[in-house]
Amino acid sequence: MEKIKEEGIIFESLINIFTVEKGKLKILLEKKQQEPYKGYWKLPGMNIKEDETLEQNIDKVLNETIGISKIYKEQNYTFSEINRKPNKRTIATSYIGILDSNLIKETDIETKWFTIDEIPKMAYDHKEIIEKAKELLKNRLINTNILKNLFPSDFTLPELQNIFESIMNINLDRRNFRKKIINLGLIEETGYNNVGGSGRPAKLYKFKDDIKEINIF
Amino acid sequence: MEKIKEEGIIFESLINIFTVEKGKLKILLEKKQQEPYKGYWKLPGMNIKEDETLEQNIDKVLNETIGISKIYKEQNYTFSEINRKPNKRTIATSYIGILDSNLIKETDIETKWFTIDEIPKMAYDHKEIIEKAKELLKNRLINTNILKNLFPSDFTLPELQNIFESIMNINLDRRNFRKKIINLGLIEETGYNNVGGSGRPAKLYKFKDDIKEINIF
DNA sequence: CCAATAGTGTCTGTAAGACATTATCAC
DNA sequence: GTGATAATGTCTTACAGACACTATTGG
Repeated sequence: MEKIKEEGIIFESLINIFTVEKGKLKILLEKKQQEPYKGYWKLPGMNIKEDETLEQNIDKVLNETIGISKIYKEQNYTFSEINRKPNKRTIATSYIGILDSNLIKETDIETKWFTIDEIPKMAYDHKEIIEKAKELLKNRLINTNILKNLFPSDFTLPELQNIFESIMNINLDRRNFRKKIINLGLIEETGYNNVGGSGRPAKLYKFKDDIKEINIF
Repeated sequence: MEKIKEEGIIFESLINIFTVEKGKLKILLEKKQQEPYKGYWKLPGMNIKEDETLEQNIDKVLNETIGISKIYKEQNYTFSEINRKPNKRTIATSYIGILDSNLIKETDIETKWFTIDEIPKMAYDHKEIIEKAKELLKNRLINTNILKNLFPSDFTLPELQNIFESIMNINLDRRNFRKKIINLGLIEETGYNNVGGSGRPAKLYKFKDDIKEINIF
């Protein structure tokens, strides 16, 4: 006999892993190998065991998925819709994580980076969960610490501005944006220029090491 | 034989109910009638059943505790420390709620308003959960909608300023605060004055009905 | 009159926002 | 040279923040 919803409430964690590549905000998704939703994409995650906290569980997920768990992460929201998964009543707590995409390691899990505007068909309610994660990201952008995690390597000011605009969903004047960012004293020139694009090469910047918590918007 | 942690993971909701009375921020707590922590105070809450969402469960808690559930509420944070409750592994999702204290009705539950600076001995990790709720309140204060929920009745500007200062944990210049609040156009004079205190009577204000979402700090 | 509290205006500095031209590269 | 993109400075306006005195009430 098929067992339907007989296990009580199950509890799972999910993580939205963000990065910036080539001036684009991206999220790491995992391909679903099993029914239901086989072939769809999902957020990395796992059921919680009785002897672990959410944070410990998220670290396990990160290690299995990208081979590293010491990244910036933050709890986002707990989803409890009754039918968010078929058959099993499952409550999910989602996290966001932010890292330099160069840091991730190959694992057994099939994953892929998607730009935030090109999210594929998602399993369950994971699309909605990503939307909520984007909101948190937007709110956290007023805190510059998070920016540093998004841009660990060299970047150009136009790239930085693009990320701002895509996360905040606004358009900014180039001159005013530069003025503001530079006045804040958060970044410094590396002395090198960007190469390869057409047009005048952009200067490369990096975040200073000793950034304090500063509200920038 | 005593059963220890044999029920798997239990899931509960908790709510931080806030109000403002006489210019003081207060939270509603419930007296614990049973061991453990008998006689201590706790946040209103309840275990989640398999056929209800967190939001539905919170509404149940509100109805049982204060006889009203249609209030401003918002999910805050999910606590998953393994030993946060003795014997039962329990994960808790906390909410904040805000209302005019005049709206609450008498129920069977023994509750009491505590000013936020005079929190009594709390059961479990509820003290920590209140701290987290204060942080959310602080963050949400930049959105004026929440202010309206805190001040449904007439209030004076010094009272409003007191609440600001106690939630934000800062001190503000009286003149600058008035200027800012009045310039925002969120409130209007009722035409009446406060009575009863010593000194010059303060004008009474109320929030306008059509407040939009505006960031004020 | 005294104590207590509420109410008010000005000035200064800083930051936001609007705006157009010049610079450097690949081809 | 052309096309593409990056870099830059000025002016105006709005808001933040510092600051001291007057007004109204109860006793």
